[in-house]
Amino acid sequence: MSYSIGEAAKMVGLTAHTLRFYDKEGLLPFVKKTSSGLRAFTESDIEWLKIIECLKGTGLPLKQIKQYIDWCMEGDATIPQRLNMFIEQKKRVEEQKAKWEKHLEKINFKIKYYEDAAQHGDLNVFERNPKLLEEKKKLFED
Amino acid sequence: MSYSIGEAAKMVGLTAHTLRFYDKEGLLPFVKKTSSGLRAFTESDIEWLKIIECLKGTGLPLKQIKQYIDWCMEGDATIPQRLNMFIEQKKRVEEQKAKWEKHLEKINFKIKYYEDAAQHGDLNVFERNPKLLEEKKKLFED
DNA sequence: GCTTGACTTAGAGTTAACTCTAAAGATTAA
DNA sequence: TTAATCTTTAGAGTTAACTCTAAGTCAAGC
Repeated sequence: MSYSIGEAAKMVGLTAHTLRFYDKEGLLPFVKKTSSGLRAFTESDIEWLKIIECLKGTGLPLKQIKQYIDWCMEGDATIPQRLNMFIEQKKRVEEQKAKWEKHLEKINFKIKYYEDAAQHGDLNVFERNPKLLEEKKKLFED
Repeated sequence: MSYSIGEAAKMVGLTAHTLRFYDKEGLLPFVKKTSSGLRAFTESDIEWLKIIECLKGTGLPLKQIKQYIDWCMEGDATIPQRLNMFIEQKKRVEEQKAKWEKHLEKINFKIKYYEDAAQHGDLNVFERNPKLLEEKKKLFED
């Protein structure tokens, strides 16, 4: 059993247009076509799409995703490259997570700041609460 | 004391080109110019840039960042909108973090998978370790 | 058999966010 | 004062990742 491009698209939360675009970019060399030329997505193809989504969702550009797919198609000789790619990606994700953590602290500060401001209808927050000013300096000093 | 566009750019890790682009897009209405027409960035302007970086770094499009800046320029009446914006942004960041967490699990799985494959020089990982296949199914079932 | 809707391709268009260029003016160091 | 190195503008060009269009083909239900 297999899925049409529209069904596959729905299953992974993309559009058929996007899947065709990926195919054109060489990201879906594994997808076969029926005798009449329609793409037929297998369960295994859907898993490929999920891996692509995972890599795209963690910020890997399509070009590098294609590189990975190409390695997969080349066979066992490229296992070290593929392992290395995932190790690098893990590193990037963790760096990104750390960055977001820092950004989140700033956002939380701003929420505190504007909550006070909203309550009083003005921005004299630091005059009311000088400790917040210290906190701000720490958060934005780098 | 104030900074030239190049100095400011260096301080926040952007290029002078990018800062001019931001200015053109209306993101830097607070930056004043010298009598001879050069932009002069104050300490306070640098802080603005850091907030912009925080919002951009957590995925907010420049258009919406401009909306926030515009609200700031409008005065106290827009405090509720600004508070709301940061609350929404916090929500987005936390959703994104959760997504990345899931992606990271898949990446960690792939690392395990390819480590085994690299050790043996082939991809018969699931024949050697059927438990990994179960783990894979759980990770990619959604 | 016919209609309706999904599929095919090539290729054009869009959007966001830069990124660069050219020509001219400003600033700094020797 | 002069050379080198900024900075200014308007506007063009780039890149990634879609997004859409047109004209035609295919498939499923009646």
